[in-house]
Amino acid sequence: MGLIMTKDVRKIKTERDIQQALLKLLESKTFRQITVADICQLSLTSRSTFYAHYLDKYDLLDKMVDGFTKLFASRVNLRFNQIVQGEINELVHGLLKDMEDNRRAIIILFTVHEPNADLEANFKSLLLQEWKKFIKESGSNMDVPVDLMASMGMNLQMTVIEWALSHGESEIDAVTAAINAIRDAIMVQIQPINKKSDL
Amino acid sequence: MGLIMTKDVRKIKTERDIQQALLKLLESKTFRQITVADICQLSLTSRSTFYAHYLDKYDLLDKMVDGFTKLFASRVNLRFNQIVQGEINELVHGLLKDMEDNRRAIIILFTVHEPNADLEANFKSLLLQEWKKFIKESGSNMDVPVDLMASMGMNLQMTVIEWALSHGESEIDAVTAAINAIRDAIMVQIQPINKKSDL
DNA sequence: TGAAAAGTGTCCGAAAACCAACAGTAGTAA
DNA sequence: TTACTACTGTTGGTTTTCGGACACTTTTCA
Repeated sequence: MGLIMTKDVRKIKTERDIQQALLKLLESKTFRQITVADICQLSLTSRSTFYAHYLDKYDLLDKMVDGFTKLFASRVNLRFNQIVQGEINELVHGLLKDMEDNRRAIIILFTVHEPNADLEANFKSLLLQEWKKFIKESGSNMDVPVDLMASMGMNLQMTVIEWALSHGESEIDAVTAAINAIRDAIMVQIQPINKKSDL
Repeated sequence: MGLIMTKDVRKIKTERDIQQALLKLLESKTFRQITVADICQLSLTSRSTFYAHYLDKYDLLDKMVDGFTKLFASRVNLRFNQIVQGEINELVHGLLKDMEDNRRAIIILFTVHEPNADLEANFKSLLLQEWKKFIKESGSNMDVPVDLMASMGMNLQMTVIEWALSHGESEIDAVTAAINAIRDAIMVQIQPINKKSDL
């Protein structure tokens, strides 16, 4: 297959326009209420072109969610280590850099929950996996269920991420202390018994 | 020829993209520094397509300036009467409504001064004409030159317009008094001698 | 000054997008 | 039920855009 499979610019533009249109429409309608015709009208593309790119509106949503999921997945490990080590500033900074131009898109897609296209659920699932792995590796003699603590950690991290995406980097200082306090509380539960006595 | 000569959507999109690209580039470069290649790169259009729409970058600028000039010209008379009668709020409100989506574009184009494409100069010229006509019609026995007073009036009005375009409607109240005071001072000079005694 | 680099404007075959029309499928209201 | 309206996917002929090459001019800088 082609090593360099460059897409025609027209395809890129068309897909960009269609995706932007969907996001725009999601600001005022639910995904179910949006029709292919709506998307085409707003993006100034013909319906035949739409169907040349996507099977239907669900396929469009799938591909968008997949794209952001892959982008996030490629860095979960890094982001995870950052929250575990209390590097909240680095976490937020790196996250916002990765998502730079896509913040708005991700925030909007977080509100859509379709069976096979749920960005928020995908993010949570990826994080949960990391937390489970981490807990199993580090904590040997745990007195609380792994699933519970993984869920706690995941939700803390997810909250930080969603807050960062909608508020940006400027207000970070105001919340790092609170986040770290909660993080510590979670970490104590996860550490093996013998390490607890260190505190 | 076709009575209804509807343009292909692709043409509309291409021209929109090219024009947006030029405006964007004007935020960081002068018009002279901008190349056709720059515009094409930013707008994701091929150079051959650019030349299918415009003769060169000057033609592009001309067409944009012409468009806004025509839009403004279709209302000068109305806007003129508004300032003469001291209806500053109506002037600003109507102006902003007409220019709604084009404020940014107009503000940017006001900074470009090319021999055959100077939006600011066009606006001024249209206003000056109105003021001259007005003064000649109303004032019979003037003791100051028509050109001077027309220029004064035009500059006052132009200042209001530029201020409104960049500041919007919200801050209007803070300046109407000042504008009206200056307007009155100009109007007094324009009125025939016998009317001056009314004050 | 002279050679390299960057920009201009034009051309053409191939690819993509357009439009309009089509049959088919809900959902809705008389 | 029927008839109406709105939306879905698909098709084929037409128009536009693309990409890359071309000859040419202008700018850069060693």
